[in-house]
Amino acid sequence: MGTGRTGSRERYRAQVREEIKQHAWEQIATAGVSALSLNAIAKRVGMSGPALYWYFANRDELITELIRDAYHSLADTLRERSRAGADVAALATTVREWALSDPQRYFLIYGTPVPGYHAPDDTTAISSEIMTVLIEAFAAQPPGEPTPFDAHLENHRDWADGHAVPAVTLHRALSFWTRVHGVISLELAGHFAGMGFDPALLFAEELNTLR
Amino acid sequence: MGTGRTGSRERYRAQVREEIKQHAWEQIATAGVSALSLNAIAKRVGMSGPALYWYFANRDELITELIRDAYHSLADTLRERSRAGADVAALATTVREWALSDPQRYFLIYGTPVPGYHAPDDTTAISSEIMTVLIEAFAAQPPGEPTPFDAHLENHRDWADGHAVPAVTLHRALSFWTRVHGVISLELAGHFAGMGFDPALLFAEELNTLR
DNA sequence: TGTACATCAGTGAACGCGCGTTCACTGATGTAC
DNA sequence: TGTACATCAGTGAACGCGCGTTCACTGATGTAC
Repeated sequence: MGTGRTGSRERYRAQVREEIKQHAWEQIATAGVSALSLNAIAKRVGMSGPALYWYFANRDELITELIRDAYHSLADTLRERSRAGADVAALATTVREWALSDPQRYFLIYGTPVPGYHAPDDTTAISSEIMTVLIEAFAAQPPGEPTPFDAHLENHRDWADGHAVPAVTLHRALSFWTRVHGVISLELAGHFAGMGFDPALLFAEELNTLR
Repeated sequence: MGTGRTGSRERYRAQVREEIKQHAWEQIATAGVSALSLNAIAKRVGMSGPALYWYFANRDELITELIRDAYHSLADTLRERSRAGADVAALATTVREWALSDPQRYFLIYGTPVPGYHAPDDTTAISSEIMTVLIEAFAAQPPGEPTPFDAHLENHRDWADGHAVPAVTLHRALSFWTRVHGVISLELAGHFAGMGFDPALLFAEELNTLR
């Protein structure tokens, strides 16, 4: 089993964990997260069901890990594009393409919540990382006239702690976020089916009118 | 069993069907649709599991019926408020309150789609009824300058068959729809949790800037 | 009004199934001396 | 370099469970004559 150097077992573990998660994603893409079965995954990976318990404590821990990975994937993608100089419109497109590339991964985060299930704490940290990217992207834009909602936001901006930006900017980031999800969630759930227009154009227009 | 008049059996059937569906909704609200169990419902209703098969052919038919009812509920609510003279903002609030009153019912329609499941055909009819209400609500507003997307819509407006309105109006109805769902779906899925601001104000603002 | 009969509504037992998870056990791997 | 031993990774059998669904059967209900 490898070279015998310290950590070869750890590398093997990480490798198998990754393989398990990959097959889990395939199963989720095919039948949704509610149909995710440990035994089915094990069979695909080529081991017995109980062997999975060497890598994940139970089904919930596996799903939690997948949720974490999905969050990280989106946050990393956005941060990367932001560093590469992407503007607001480009960030929106990035989110949409990320969602289209694996709809069930998108829905695992932003879809129907399972009553009673509580997402792991660190996901909220990743969420605010995402908001940070958005706030910074809007920080460059001129403030404009504040609305009543901006005044309200001024009193409820704890979630944007370290950001020295006017409430108008926070408002824009929030509007950006809701508009992005409005189009994407309806599109991915098939509610534009049969209408014929191009969702990408509606999407672009929704974010154009935001500036 | 009642008077013996023609139809008493039918009335009884309808009554029991309704009771079954009511308990199904309670179960969905508690644990989500994926946890919906015929046996559990039967126990609550006070009959054996197999007895349910007198009222629904199988689990799928029951769920399909629930989806249909949810669509009808939203469409009826909107149509009613529209007839009562509600303007666009009032219609938006109506949708939001309808969603908040039973989040899992909202998600049954607009939440994560189950791969492979196909909604019954008549739900698309109800969908376009909803769009009709929205289009009519916007028809009164002055057209304004058409955008590139409006030009695109002009070539893809079959879904708005009977409506003699400019593409700008269709565009507004679509934007209304996506913005409504953007805020509501994030709110109901708990993604504003801990942020502190009032989602109702963000919601109102998103629809204010639409006019 | 009384009776015969078809239909409807329900029960309980049973089916096969796949699930998550535990357990005892085996063999391979890496490490310490 | 060789050996002893702890740890790791895996198997197969078994657990209890709840699920959707079928079946044969019973009794109640409504209807036709």
